[in-house]
Amino acid sequence: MSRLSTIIKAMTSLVTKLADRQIMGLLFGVMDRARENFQNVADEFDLTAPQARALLYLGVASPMRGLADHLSCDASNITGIADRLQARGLVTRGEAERDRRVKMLVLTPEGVRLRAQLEERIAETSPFMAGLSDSERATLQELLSKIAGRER
Amino acid sequence: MSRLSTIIKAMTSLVTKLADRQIMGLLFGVMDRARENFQNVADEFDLTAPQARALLYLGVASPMRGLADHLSCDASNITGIADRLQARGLVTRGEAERDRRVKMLVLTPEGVRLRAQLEERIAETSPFMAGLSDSERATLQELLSKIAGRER
DNA sequence: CCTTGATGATCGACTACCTCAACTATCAAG
DNA sequence: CTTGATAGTTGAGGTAGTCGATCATCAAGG
Repeated sequence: MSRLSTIIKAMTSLVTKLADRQIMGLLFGVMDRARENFQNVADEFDLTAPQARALLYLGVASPMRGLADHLSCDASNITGIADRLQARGLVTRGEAERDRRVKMLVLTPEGVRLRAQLEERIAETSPFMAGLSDSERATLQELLSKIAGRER
Repeated sequence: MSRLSTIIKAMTSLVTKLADRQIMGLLFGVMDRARENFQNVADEFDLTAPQARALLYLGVASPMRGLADHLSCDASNITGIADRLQARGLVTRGEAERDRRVKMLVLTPEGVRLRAQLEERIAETSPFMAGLSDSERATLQELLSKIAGRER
């Protein structure tokens, strides 16, 4: 490889890294706002962030194990979270069809209602939604699909 | 307003809401991955998520109050976080120039080094960076600026 | 049938995070 | 020099999270 192309390659890599840093900075700012927003909305409903995430996930009933995977935490942690949601009458521990070990977390009617309100408020207040034009939203959707759609 | 335009307006609003839901779904998927990724990187360095966020914020020294604002939590919470970072030798409590009440959190050389590694790893592993073309990154940056740049 | 190994959920102990109320020290202004 | 606001700490109390142990159940072989 020629010395020139080596130099060019190094410079390109440098520029790319600088641009990445800048994007990461923006990204973290946006993510911080999103986090804060989520926290605020959860507070409105007297929910903690993990409780709110659980509620959103339970749009379809799920074994406790599934929730643990979704929240990527230890299974034992779910016991307490489910306890507190159950104590507020938002969720019940049902039995599964084939396997008597698993307990299905199922939203109560009250839970369904609260979940809908939660979803509504989040969409309303999200910093991602406000102030983007229709075409910008379309572009955003496309980019997000690309980012989200990768195999893990 | 004519009945027709009323109907059209209602339909438009409906379609917009459906699209928003879809975007929110994608967005939450991406955010969950970003959260998980952040957690994993923090784990690599034996840091908790709040500790890692604090470290990143302390690129420039800050009074404890500033960190509390950034993490949007109660000031009393910072005492413990700072204690643990200090116990690991990543940070010191310095005195401020004009105001003897405030304590400046300042990264130690070790803290600076760890912070740099942290930043590096996050940029490397971010799901936002991998698999986007240069032009897509530019577009992303533009959209993020628009989202982030709004007055609060 | 009956062991054997894996899996779902719970419990107990322990740490970190977080809030609130109370307190100290300091500042700033009248 | 009082008065009020602000920075940080402390203690109480609750949630989140991990780890190790335990119990019940499942699933597969012998």
